[in-house]
Amino acid sequence: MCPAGSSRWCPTPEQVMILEEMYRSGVKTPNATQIQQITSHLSFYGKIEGKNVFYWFQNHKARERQKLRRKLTKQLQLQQQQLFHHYFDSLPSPPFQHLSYYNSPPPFPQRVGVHDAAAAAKQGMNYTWKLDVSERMDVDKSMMKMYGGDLLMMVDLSSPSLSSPCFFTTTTNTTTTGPPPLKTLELFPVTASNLKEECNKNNNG
Amino acid sequence: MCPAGSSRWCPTPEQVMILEEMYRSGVKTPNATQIQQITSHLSFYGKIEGKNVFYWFQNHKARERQKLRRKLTKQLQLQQQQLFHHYFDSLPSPPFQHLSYYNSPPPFPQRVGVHDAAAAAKQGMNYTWKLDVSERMDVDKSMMKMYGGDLLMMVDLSSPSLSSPCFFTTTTNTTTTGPPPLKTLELFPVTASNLKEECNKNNNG
DNA sequence: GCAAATTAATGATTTATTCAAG
DNA sequence: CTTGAATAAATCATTAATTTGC
Repeated sequence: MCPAGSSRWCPTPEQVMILEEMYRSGVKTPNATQIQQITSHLSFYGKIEGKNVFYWFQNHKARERQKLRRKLTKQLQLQQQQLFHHYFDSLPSPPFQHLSYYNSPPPFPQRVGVHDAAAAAKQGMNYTWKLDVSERMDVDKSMMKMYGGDLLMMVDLSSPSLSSPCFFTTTTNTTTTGPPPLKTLELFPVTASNLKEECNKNNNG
Repeated sequence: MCPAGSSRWCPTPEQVMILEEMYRSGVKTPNATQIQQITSHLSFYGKIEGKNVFYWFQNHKARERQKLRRKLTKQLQLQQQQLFHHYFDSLPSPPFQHLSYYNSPPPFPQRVGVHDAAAAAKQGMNYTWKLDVSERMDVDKSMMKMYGGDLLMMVDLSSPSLSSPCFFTTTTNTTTTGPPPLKTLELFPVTASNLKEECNKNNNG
């Protein structure tokens, strides 16, 4: 046991063992009733109060999470060191591949590309991707309406939202005579606060 | 980890952490521009497409809502099945100490007893303990409101959750004329599986 | 071996979120 | 838009483990 006049609860080994067993068995955030039961049970092994049990589960849960997260982060940092950043890979992912359509035509003779960007912008549709409907037939109508149909990408350098730090790719569209030059600007990473600001701006403005 | 040729996106831990951070920072339903920025940013950590980001935020928002709804449901069920015994006095620790006051009167001649359990129940105050204010004078208002003040303890003998094996202590409250008889029922110990069942019941029901 | 000094664990508090009800 | 309720995250504070110098 702790120092005689300890200011805090010192669980006995039995108490800790039982608590850990309970946690392992699935008790993660006991409710009031459960806390009562546990406290009663554990009081057999030594002085204990409900709040001790409450705190124990709070702390234990939090620290298990923390342990896990740290492990993952460590792993990740290892992965990261071995990682290349491929800007142009063979993925059906939106921005880069679509822009590449300017260089090589789309596999099927569909209308694909930027057209009537002004109208799209008015609708707030400044970016969408093509859903692979063969993969997701159950996608609902509103989804399709919102994101489906034509692929288009639009970047407005003068937009304050994009003057925030980020990576982005843009095209300098001059005329429709030929493929415009492709330019990739690499700035610094988007931060959550940047996005939040923009989000608020968009929601409130 | 993702299988090599997986047909669906497997977010890396780092990606998940960043997405969660963004969500917490206020990005709940990113618009197309934001999605693109996020995708570009996260592609540094691994393969990702805009639709992954879109779906992630959709799902995360929905699941957060769901989690909360379940929590609220659980809370309601608890309130319905539990009795609330509401005590007014300044005691340092909850259940047993309080009940023991029935045997030996509290150190100060204060009103002690059950009153307006329904009101307490309505507030969802199904478990709290008294902070020893003499030890912590700097405790703030919200804290006191949340945890402090009244102690309450609930025991419902008819509740199925409490017919599970446990030790518990209860009072048979008759009138407010005098201290009710104290009865301590000693059953058999709480097991982790019992508690887990109740936990699952609450979570899934 | 053994304390003082240092570090790691962990109990207890406070702060910051979350959602949706009012 | 504000608030309530719950709780996860961050932090503070104390106890245990350990390292260190003798």
